[in-house]
Amino acid sequence: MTSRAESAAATRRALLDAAAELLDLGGPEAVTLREVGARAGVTRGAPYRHFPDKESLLIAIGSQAWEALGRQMQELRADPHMSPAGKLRAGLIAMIEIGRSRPHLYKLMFSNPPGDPAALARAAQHSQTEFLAVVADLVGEGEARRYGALLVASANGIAGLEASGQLADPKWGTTAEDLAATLVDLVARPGGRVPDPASGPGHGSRPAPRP
Amino acid sequence: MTSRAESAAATRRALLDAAAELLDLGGPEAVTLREVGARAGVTRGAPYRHFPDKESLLIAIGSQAWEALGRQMQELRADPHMSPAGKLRAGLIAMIEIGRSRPHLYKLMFSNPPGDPAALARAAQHSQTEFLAVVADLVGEGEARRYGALLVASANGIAGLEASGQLADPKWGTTAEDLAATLVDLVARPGGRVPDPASGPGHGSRPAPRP
DNA sequence: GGCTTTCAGATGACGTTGTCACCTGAACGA
DNA sequence: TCGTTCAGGTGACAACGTCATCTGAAAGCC
Repeated sequence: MTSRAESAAATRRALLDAAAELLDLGGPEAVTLREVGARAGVTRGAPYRHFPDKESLLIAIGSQAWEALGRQMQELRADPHMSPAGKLRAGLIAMIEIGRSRPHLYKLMFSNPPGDPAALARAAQHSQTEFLAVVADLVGEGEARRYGALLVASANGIAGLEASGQLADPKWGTTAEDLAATLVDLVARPGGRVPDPASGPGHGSRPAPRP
Repeated sequence: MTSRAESAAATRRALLDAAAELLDLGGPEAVTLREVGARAGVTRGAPYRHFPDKESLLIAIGSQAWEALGRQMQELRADPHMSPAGKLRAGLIAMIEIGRSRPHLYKLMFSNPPGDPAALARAAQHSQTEFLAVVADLVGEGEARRYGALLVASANGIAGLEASGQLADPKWGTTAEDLAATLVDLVARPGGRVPDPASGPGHGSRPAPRP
């Protein structure tokens, strides 16, 4: 019934689930391989049969999260019942929601582990490409190149402030959802074109020219 | 010559310096109280005479950084030779620069330690108030309430992407400085207020089209 | 002066952690 | 059937945070 490979895959998944749970509970420090093993029903040494070290286990969790977000963005983009602006708002809020509900996971997604600093950036590729496409559907290909990074960065920043609890400060007098909506309005503002050097009244700022 | 209090204060500073250095080198994991003590010329138990635990030491480092940024923002705001938009750009870039040059410190500044989750948010108060004032000088008091949080969040996001090395991905085709400039343009765009013709220092990487 | 108090620092010890070397036994291919 | 593979168990080690305890010199007081 349960082949060796199946049982090993089940253990691997149990390890990932247990580790993710511990991460949500108390951050990376709370993820001890002993406790992960215990929760997965194995002993402390067993995780080393599936992950070379603790860092790799955490990377795997972060990568999973990026992939899930990528699928979410993909489905969002394909939704025929939503306006482009609504999709962008929803995309921003999808990121913000992770920061709100799973702050430790969120920070993990934007960390760069010493062993393989680019691992999570690689895992983020699909999600960010989909997001960029959502932006392009709203503001066009050219503008998307200009605003894509800014929107990702801003969503990251809003979610980060949310994750660190700072947005709750009444000094700001706003919510993450408001910020996302304001951001979308700014980018998609009617007639909203960043002042061109030729047409604008002031100094235009252009993104670095692509090589 | 050196009283007891003076020597204790010197040790405390040496501990903070050593810890900050280790933080920059390898993140919070690399900050071991033993190594901190060794670099400060004392033994492993000595740090406990100045900080109740490791977490408090890290909080102290983060708070220091926030206070330094606060002073920087204050001086910036008082600078008579810079335009409001230039000041805002410079303020954004000041945050971004921390994320670029000291990524581990930057992440620490936006963390919320389990023991005292609001400690760093408190330390950030002055800096963020000054930043908000810079925003208000540019877009007015009413708009500042609307855009202040968004700007802080976006700066945080840009710096965070920079700190995690993701902005280096050629997919974005932009730089942190460009994003900051685009952001200022968006907020100060006609409809809000007209961006100033004089560009302040701090964004030399832009193509800078000038009529 | 002499005495007591205070406190930065040193030291030994303990439990926990990540990690390794080694062992065990069952599923697998031949 | 037999040897191989490999998930998992076990013992051990160094490093870590932290505490209890000790020491010695500066500081305060008479």
